[in-house]
Amino acid sequence: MSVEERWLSETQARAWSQFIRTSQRLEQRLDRELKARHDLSHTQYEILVRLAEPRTESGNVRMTDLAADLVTAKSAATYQIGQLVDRGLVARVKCPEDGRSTFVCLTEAGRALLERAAPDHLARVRELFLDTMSPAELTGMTAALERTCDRIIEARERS
Amino acid sequence: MSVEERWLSETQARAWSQFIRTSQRLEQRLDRELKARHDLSHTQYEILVRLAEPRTESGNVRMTDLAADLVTAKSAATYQIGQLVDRGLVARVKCPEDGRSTFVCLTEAGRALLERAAPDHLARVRELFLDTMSPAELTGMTAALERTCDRIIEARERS
DNA sequence: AGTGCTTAGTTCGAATTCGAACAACCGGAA
DNA sequence: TTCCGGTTGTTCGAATTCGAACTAAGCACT
Repeated sequence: MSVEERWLSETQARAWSQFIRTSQRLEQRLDRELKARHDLSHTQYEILVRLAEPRTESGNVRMTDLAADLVTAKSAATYQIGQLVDRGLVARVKCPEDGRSTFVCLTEAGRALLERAAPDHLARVRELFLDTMSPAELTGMTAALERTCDRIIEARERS
Repeated sequence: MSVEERWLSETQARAWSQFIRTSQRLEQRLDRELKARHDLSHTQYEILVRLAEPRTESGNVRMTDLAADLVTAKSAATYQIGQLVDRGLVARVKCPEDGRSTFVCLTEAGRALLERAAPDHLARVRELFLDTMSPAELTGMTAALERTCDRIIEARERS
């Protein structure tokens, strides 16, 4: 195995480390601002966003689907939903067809909080991330990251 | 404020959510594989990498610099260095010039473990990330993320 | 109905992170 | 020298995450 195969080129190393560091910094920054301004962690914000999506007309989302979309363990979803239920931002609804499943949906308070937090947050996402690249760069990156995602899922299923 | 300014376009929303999800998935996947194969968390691996960099001829890195490079709180750095010291992979060295500072450096065992783990890990980084994009896409993304990083640091200093 | 396999969600303990508070130390000004 | 503001690293408690074990519920096949 050549050196080139064992290690990374200068360009590759920079790309990889920049990707990791930037994603960490972004997440950290947005998390802190959401907490300071709206008392929501980034995770919690994303849960509210997911529940507000018009994807399902009922507004109900199963715990498992929620965890999968959030890229976390199911137990972390349970924990966070517990927090949000305690604060009255979401509600658990028993699924009538399947006794194992639990639905989660936004309450009025939850929807109101999301609509208050979103403009601030999205302005930040634009400023810090979206506005740093041209439309072409943006779609290029998106396509590449979709391929990355696919490979990760393949790899997971292989193992 | 128009709707376009308050929310994101379809393309933007997809780009943003793809970025966040992919970075989480990547980190999670690499962390799990490093733990399974080499008993190292991704954070710990990155600490070893940082200490192995030829950036300082002495091989010594101050805690504060380490934390800054790792994008974590200083207390998290203290914790992880404690773990690695316990395992004999790194060592603390008192700084002679400045009584407040502590240097950290790799031990022989640490260097050996890093050299064992790196090829596996880097192959994965290539497969899952680097190989999904062309050289042009890669450099474009790197440049954009550098701009993002700069803006985050500016924003941090403003607040 | 009964048996066994799979799925959904929760609970639990361990690991990790964060920020605030703290102690030790440095360096310059009075 | 002495004092004071700034820096360095650590400690502490709270919050969060993970994976494994568990419970309850469906499903298929007899």
